[in-house]
Amino acid sequence: MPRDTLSRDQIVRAAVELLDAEGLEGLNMRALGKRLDSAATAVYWHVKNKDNLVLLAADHVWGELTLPELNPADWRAAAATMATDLYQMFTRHPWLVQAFAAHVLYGEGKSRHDDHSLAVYEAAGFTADQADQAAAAVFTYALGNAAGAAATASLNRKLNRYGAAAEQQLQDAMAEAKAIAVHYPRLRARLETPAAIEYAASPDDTFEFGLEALLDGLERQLAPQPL
Amino acid sequence: MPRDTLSRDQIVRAAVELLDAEGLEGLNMRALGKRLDSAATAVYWHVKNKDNLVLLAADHVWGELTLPELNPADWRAAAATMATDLYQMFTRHPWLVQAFAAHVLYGEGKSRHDDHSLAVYEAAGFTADQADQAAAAVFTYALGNAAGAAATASLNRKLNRYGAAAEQQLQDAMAEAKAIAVHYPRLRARLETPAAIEYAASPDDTFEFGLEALLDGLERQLAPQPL
DNA sequence: CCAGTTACTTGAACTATGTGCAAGCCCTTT
DNA sequence: AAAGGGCTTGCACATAGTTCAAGTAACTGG
Repeated sequence: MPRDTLSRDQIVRAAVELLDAEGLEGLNMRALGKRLDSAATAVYWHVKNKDNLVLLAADHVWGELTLPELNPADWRAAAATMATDLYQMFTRHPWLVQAFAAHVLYGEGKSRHDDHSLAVYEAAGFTADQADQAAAAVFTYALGNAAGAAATASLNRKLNRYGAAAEQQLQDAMAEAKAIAVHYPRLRARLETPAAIEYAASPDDTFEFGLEALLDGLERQLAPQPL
Repeated sequence: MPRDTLSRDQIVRAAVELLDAEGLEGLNMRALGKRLDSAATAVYWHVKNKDNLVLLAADHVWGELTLPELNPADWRAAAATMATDLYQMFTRHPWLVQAFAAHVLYGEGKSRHDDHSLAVYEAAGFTADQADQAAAAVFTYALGNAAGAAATASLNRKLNRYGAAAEQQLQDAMAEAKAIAVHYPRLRARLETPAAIEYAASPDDTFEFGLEALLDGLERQLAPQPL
């Protein structure tokens, strides 16, 4: 009977469990060690460090996705499925998102921006609901892209920092860097209402609404070209 | 001559400077203290804690935005401007994004997903470039929405955690919670190419492309309704 | 079956960082 | 001048990431 030894996979799974259960903050090496019935530092033989562990956990979770078949005749279906799957994956593992989102962005400036954004869409003729959703979609998109750029910038910063250092380090930095953060509202108001607890209930339709819009827009870009 | 004392605003500015210069990780109370020529702990008289400081810094940065005038005849212009401003604000202050994005999501699973996503769009007839952008847009959108949902979930978790506790705490939690993270690629490949350093160069056109698509889609939703 | 080697674990300890606290300084008010 | 409050400071503690030397268990060749 072989000695009861840790495995990298076992560690990653435990990390994901801890992350799912406790969130990003709940993951610390000592707690992880406890969950694995081992010393906290035992993990370091299998994993470089905590950041790397989180990265491994994230990658592990990405494995949950099943990719739809290619179907040129109905690319929207595939695109929508993939988008939805992604969405659900993140919903299942909030920390995957939270790994980049440990803090909050709900200040006065944000509210002001949201209010104005809403006003813009309402003035355009959107219904209150539509305006709400449109605002959320555009905000999300902007934030998402900004996050992409920031992630790239962060990557470049790392590259520059390691400057003329060995290519090895550059490889590591490349494989390691990049990330993004996005927050968006739709619910900004009624902070004082206890009903706020219900907010999580139905963001799904917003997701679909914006997704369709995006797909509509993309389809329009596609149209001019022959099949 | 009044004693040379700290002010909350001064602290927030210093924090933003530190964040802009060093990123989220570069901000720690002792460094902040040094920059302010004071003891690290002096800050605590003006600010509750570090998380709160980051929140204040974020809110401060939101103040940079100027909101466009309402113009129902050309709501797209306003929407586009706001989105672009947002985008640029985040670009100026990567940490604002990084505040939620400290880690990386660039593993095998992610690459696999990206590859497939690209394939879907290319099979649909998009050019390689268009497919790249379409994939990035949809991914960003999905991620952004997921982040929104996760943030809401996080908020609710806090609310539940504080359970039957005083409304005071609930207020605090409400005002404190919510966040999101998004990462998306477009550049996934060529990690080994040193040219990767150039990647940050032109994500702007991707931003505009997706933005227009989104706006197209939204406009289409708008059309059916009378002015 | 023994000796050495390798794989893996452990506990102590170092470091960095957020933060509480008691003491004190400086300015204002009376 | 005495008193008090606003603000700062240094000390100190707790937590968490990580290193390291030492130990233990399995495996390997002889």
